[in-house]
Amino acid sequence: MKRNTKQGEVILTVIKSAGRPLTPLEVHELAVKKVSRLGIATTYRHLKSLTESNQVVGVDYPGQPPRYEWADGKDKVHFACRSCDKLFALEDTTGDAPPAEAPEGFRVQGFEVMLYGICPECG
Amino acid sequence: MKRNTKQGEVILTVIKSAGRPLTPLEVHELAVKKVSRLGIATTYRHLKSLTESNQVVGVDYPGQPPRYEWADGKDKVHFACRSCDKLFALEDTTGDAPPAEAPEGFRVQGFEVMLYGICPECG
DNA sequence: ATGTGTGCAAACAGTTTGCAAGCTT
DNA sequence: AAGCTTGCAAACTGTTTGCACACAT
Repeated sequence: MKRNTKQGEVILTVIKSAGRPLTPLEVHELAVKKVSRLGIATTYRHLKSLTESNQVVGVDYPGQPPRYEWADGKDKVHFACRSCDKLFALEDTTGDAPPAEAPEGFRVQGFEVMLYGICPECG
Repeated sequence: MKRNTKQGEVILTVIKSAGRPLTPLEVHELAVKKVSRLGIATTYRHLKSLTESNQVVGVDYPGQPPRYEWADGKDKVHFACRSCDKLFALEDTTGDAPPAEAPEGFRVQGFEVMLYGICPECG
């Protein structure tokens, strides 16, 4: 995706301004408001290419559809509500160990840490 | 899944003794060795029910199939290798903040923290 | 003018469901 | 005997791909 198209611009803008991770369907629904006739396949194609170029990152929450959010370079802390299933992107916190990282009002019941990198066999 | 069947027993044993998160296909392939004629649907049915009863937890890694692992009650730290795409379940560490949690030999390039709980609106 | 990006529809992969038969209780 | 569980195949959902046309370069 190296050319400037209306579709690409709108899709990126939607993700950038969402402030939380969106599912492919949500991205598409929001983007269609600006470009009617936008095909779902185009949305998927852009999500893939934006992910590959690291402008967008995928966030997965078991048992739920994948979500995508703007990659601002910072590592992320997310909060998944077990009641409403919404996903929140939390502000970069103090760097405390996980259970302490949620702001007031969020009741943490458990956490999962995923580290990315190179394993001993591959390194 | 309240009855004791050969299939259920084998599937749980496979997950318990894997020591790392397995995809549904991996679970099925390993279980078939003990119960030939085991249907893939049965594997999915047990994964779902084991997850619902919290004996097993799902671990997702964007762009990869879902994985399931034995839930021993502890919160988990996982390491995803960007070269071979394998997933490792790391020992429960010191409780340090994420970048410091990997044992020697693992080169951490980034991390993702997922907190589970109840959000302010639902709480 | 060239060739990438798009929309559409068809193809796909992974997961779920309906059903008759088998097994556990 | 009652009814949960299984295997099979068909149905579904979410994602990808082939193709002809449109548009950015």
